[in-house]
Amino acid sequence: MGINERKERERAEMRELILKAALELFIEKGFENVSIRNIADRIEYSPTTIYLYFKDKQELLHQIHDHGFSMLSGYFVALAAEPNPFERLRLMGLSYIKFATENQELYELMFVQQNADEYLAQMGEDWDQGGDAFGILKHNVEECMRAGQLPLNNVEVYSFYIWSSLHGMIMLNFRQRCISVLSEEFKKTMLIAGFELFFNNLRLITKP
Amino acid sequence: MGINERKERERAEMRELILKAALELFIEKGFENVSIRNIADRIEYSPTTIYLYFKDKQELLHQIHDHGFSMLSGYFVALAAEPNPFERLRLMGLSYIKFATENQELYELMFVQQNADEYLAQMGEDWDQGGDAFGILKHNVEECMRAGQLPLNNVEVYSFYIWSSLHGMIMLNFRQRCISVLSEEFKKTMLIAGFELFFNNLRLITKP
DNA sequence: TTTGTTTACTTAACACTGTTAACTACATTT
DNA sequence: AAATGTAGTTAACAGTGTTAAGTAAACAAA
Repeated sequence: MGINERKERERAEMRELILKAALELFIEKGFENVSIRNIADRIEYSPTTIYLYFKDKQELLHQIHDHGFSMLSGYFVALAAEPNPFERLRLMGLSYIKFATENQELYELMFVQQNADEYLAQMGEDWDQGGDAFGILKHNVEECMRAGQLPLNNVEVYSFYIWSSLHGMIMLNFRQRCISVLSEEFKKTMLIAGFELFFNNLRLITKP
Repeated sequence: MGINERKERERAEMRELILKAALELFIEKGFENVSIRNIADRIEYSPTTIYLYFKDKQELLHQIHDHGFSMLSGYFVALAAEPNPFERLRLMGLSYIKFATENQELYELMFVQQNADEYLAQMGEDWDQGGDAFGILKHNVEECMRAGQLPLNNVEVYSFYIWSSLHGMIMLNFRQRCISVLSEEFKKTMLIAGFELFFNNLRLITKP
C-alpha cells in the first residue's frame, strides 16, 4: 500500500516547490516586499493553497532562515583542511564575508529580519544550525588560544567579539550610511580593508 | 499683516505634532508596524491630512532619521571635556552603546531601516548629520594616532573598523541570534564584555 | 456686507496586504 | 455505486499606503 507514501512524497514536493519560489522572491525583492499572492502566482496556485502547507508567512521565513544556516555551514567545510588554527580562523572570516556578499538578501533574512526572533526563542535548544556555525568559530578560537596564536581569554567573549566585528562591517557596508562620509574609493574596498586591519590587529595582540 | 506668519507658524506646529506622534509610535511599535491611520488616530485628524504635510510615509522616516542623528550628537558633547584622546575615544564608544541601548528603535531606524538608503543617496553632500558624528570619530582617531595611542594608519579605515565593531556587537545583541548559542549569564553582559575586550585590544596593539 | 477664492481638512475609493470560512471537484475507501 | 476524505478553489474580512473629489471655514475683494 504505497499510496500513503506517494501522498507524503507529493506533499513534500509541494512544500519544496513553494519554498523554492519563496526563496527566489525573497532574495529578489526582500521579505517585506513579497506577498503570498506573489508566491502563489509564481507557482500557479491559488494563494490559499500555501496555507495548506505553511502556517503563515513567518513559517516560510523560518524555513528559509534555516536553509541559510545550512548554506553558511557549506562555506565552512573546506576550512577543515587548513592545519594552522589562526590561518583557519582568518579563512573562516573571509568565507563569512564571501557568504554575506554573495547572498546579501539571505544574510539579512538570517541576521537582520526581526520576525525570526520569536521563532528562535520558541525553538530554543532545538535550533542548532546557528549553534553549529558558532560552535566552529568557538572551536577555532579555542585552538588558537591553545596554540598561543590568541591571548588566553574567555572563548565565548572572544568569539562574540570576532563575529561582531565582521557582522558590523558587513552591515555598514550593506546599508551605505556613508555615502557622503566615506571617500568614494574606500567604499568598494572597505570590507576587505577593515577585515585585514582586524586580523592584523589580532596578530599584533599576541605577538608581543 | 502678520497673518501669513501665523499661518506659517501653525503649519510648522502641525508638522511638529505629526512628527511627535510618528516618532512615539515608531519607537513603540517599529516603523513597519505603524500605519498612517495609527498616526492620524493619535493626533485626532484624518489620515489624509498627514499627506498635506508630508509627501509619504518615507518622508516621516527621513525626518525622524535626522532627528536621531541630532540626538546621537547630543550624547557626544560631554566628551570634549576629556583631554586624553584615547580615553575620549573610549568614552565615545561607551556613549554610542548607551545611545543605542537607550533608544533601540531609533537606532534601528537610523542604521538598519533599508528605506533610508535612497533618501541619503539623494541628499548626498547635503546630509551632514551622519558626517558630523563620523567626523568626531575620525578626529578622535587621528588625535590618538598623533599621541602615539593608536598605530599610525589610515584614519578612515581605522574609524570604520572601530565603528563596525561596536555596531556589530549592538546589532547581535538586539537580535538575539544567540539564545541557545550563548550562555545565559553572558547574554546580559555581552555588550560591555565585548566592548572592554575591544578597547583593551586596541591598547595592546600600540603598547609593544 | 456680500461676494468670490483660497485653504484646511474630510469622505470615499483604489489597489494592495495576510489570513480565514465556505465551497467544489476529484481520489480513495467502503 | 455510494460514502468519505481531501487538495484546491473562490469570496470575503479587516487592514495597508495613497489619491481624487468634495465640504466647510477663513480670507480677500467688491
